[in-house]
Amino acid sequence: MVTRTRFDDSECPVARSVDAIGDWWSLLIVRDAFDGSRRFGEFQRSLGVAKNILTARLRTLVAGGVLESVPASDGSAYREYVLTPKGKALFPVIVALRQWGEQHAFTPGEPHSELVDRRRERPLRPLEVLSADGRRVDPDDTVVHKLPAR
Amino acid sequence: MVTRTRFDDSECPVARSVDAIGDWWSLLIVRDAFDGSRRFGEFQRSLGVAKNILTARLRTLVAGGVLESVPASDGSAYREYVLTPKGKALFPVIVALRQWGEQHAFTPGEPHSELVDRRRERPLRPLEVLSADGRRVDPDDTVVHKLPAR
DNA sequence: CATTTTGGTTGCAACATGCTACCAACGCGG
DNA sequence: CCGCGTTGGTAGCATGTTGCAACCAAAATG
Repeated sequence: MVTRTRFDDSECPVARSVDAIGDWWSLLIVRDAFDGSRRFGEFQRSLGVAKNILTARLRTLVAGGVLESVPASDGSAYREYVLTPKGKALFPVIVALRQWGEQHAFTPGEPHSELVDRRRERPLRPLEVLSADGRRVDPDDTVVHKLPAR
Repeated sequence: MVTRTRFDDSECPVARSVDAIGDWWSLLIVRDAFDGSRRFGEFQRSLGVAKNILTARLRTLVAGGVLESVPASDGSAYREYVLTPKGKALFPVIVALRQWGEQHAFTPGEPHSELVDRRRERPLRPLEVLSADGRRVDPDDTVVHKLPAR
């Protein structure tokens, strides 16, 4: 069969993450969830995604434990989609993508939305990759250890 | 026409990043590049991706300035694909996905590959999202500022 | 040279995406 | 409790994209 390749059995955590999130739409749904969207219609208007796609993505995100479907907070009979702890743990991923985009996907001076901390209203500090003992490391300072199956 | 939706004009840097990278294969190609892969065949064997897909992805990554095609380092007439500075800047994205995958996409004790710093052979410190003044922030402490077009 | 390796291209079938139309349940004013 | 707009979907179709396998030319190798 010619199904899209899955990585859910890969030993590489990057590949598994990629597989768990599903596709780019899913990531943008998660982004919107961080930004406060909860209702089907909110995601749909914000993303401009087709409703059948959104339905499918919300379902897989819920199935994957990234989102959770809960009763609407306004007391209506509708449901809302909120991030689980597992979903909230994607925060550094979103921040990393955001910072990369700001640096490399906009022409200088081109306006873009900005993520700021609520207290001071100032942009976040760029993410730093640190070794266990706190030194900054860049790609060349690292190596992947492939664990043998136990 | 029914083309896949593009985000290259979005004002959100997350969406632009998503668009610039292209798809999950591209991200895994970048991961392999961080891990030392340079040649077409290396990527192909490592990923198990179809060659026509790999060809297309390498082309768009080069066109997007993430990879660069350079003469082979062993003096042969073939070419190699190496990360540009823009590509290397994706390091925190890969690390964030890797750490999320380690935490949330493996059952406890299940073996997985590991990214360690070369000097001490120890895993990296988990990424922390920090405010400008150095406080740790979590999603609820942040808000997205949508800039008006200037 | 002859053969293998490398780095692709081409064609096809199946699957995923996007669009539009449709629809049922909910909510709200009267 | 009735009519009507809103919300949250489903269904069907056209087209785009993915994956596979076959093929191929240039470069390496012996």
